[in-house]
Amino acid sequence: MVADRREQLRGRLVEAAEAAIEEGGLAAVKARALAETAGCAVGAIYNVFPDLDGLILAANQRTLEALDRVMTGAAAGADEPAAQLVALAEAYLDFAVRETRRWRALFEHRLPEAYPLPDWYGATLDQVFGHLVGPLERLFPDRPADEVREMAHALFAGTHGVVVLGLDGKLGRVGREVLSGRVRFLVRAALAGA
Amino acid sequence: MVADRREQLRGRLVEAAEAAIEEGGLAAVKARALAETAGCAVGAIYNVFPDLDGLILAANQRTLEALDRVMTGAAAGADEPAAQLVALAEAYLDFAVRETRRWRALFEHRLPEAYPLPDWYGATLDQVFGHLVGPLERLFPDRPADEVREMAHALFAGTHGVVVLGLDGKLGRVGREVLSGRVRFLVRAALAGA
DNA sequence: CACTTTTTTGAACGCCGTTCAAAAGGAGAT
DNA sequence: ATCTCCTTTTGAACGGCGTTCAAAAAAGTG
Repeated sequence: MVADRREQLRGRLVEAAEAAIEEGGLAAVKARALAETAGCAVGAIYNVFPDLDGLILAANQRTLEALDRVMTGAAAGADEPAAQLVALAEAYLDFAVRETRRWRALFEHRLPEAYPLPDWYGATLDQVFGHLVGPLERLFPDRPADEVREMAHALFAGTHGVVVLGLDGKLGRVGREVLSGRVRFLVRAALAGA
Repeated sequence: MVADRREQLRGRLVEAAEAAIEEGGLAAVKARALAETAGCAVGAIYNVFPDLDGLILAANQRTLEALDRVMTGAAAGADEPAAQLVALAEAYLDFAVRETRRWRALFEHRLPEAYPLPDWYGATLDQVFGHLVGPLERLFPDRPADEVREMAHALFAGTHGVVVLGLDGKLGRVGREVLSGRVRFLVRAALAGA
């Protein structure tokens, strides 16, 4: 098959990009280095991706899928909805701590103004985020669906904020336990107060 | 005075950087363009700043000071501690919406691994963040100081998360009022549940 | 085999941050 | 005014980046 070789090259390039990110962050994703790792010419990258942004997007997609698996596991680990939500938030923190550079690349990567986010990317993000909706619906069965969705957004984003500022260390460098505490507080308190 | 000319050049360069950021984001901060705007040679930048990162840091510092002024005003606008905290969170959102590119530059700018955050930078950040501590102490007068500080961190970071994900639009593009709603929910609920 | 089409290649281009030898600009002495 | 010494400013040059595209290699076809 002709498209097979193309697909194989795509795969090797995405792997190379992932490796580069794990090694030195987004800044380490460089055309010439990737080509060498993947065993092709620099120009070949542009045969199978529109540009490096497209390649990074593909690598980020794999990160999102990994995150999704982790979140799926976390939700299954608890029974009570509230405990599930706490577990999900902690799973998110865990993932960010364990895979810091890959996780960072998700948000560090700003694509050009006009670059359209691919559908499959947004879809995976929705899937990750969607893990919160089920437990929230069970916790607040008589609230309208859109209100529950807004709560899910707020909880997810809030957790994300704690993790972002915590790992960036921009407002004080702290350990994993402290972040865990903040995340638990935020989720528990928000649920109790809602 | 000899140092005067240096200081003037520094000022013009920071202004040029701010203008560039407002115009096209961090990516638009380019040595040659800045030199032209500030009326100096490219090399002159490196006489008054260690590198472009240092210059960006100076520009970000000014953004932080602007943010601090906004937060100071917000805290003064309400009486009740809880209302103050909500106002602070909304002021943060407001600032990010109004000055999106300057605000983005604060977090988008990742300095090299070994680059030390200047003291004055961290100090200003602490100051911004510190606005939350007062109201929280009045709300929870019998909790230990470090617990209050942790709550402040969690609230600030949570708000930040809602704003970041909201303005990035990575998980669904939404309007300002929706974000406002999320922020209010998060702060109010967290306070009520704490 | 020759001929056409497709795929792959890597030198070349333009732009980037950064450097540093050389030019320009004072300050003081003659 | 001229020469000297030191400081400041300059911008061409360097290495590295993403990206392109004419040419070479490979694959397909009769």
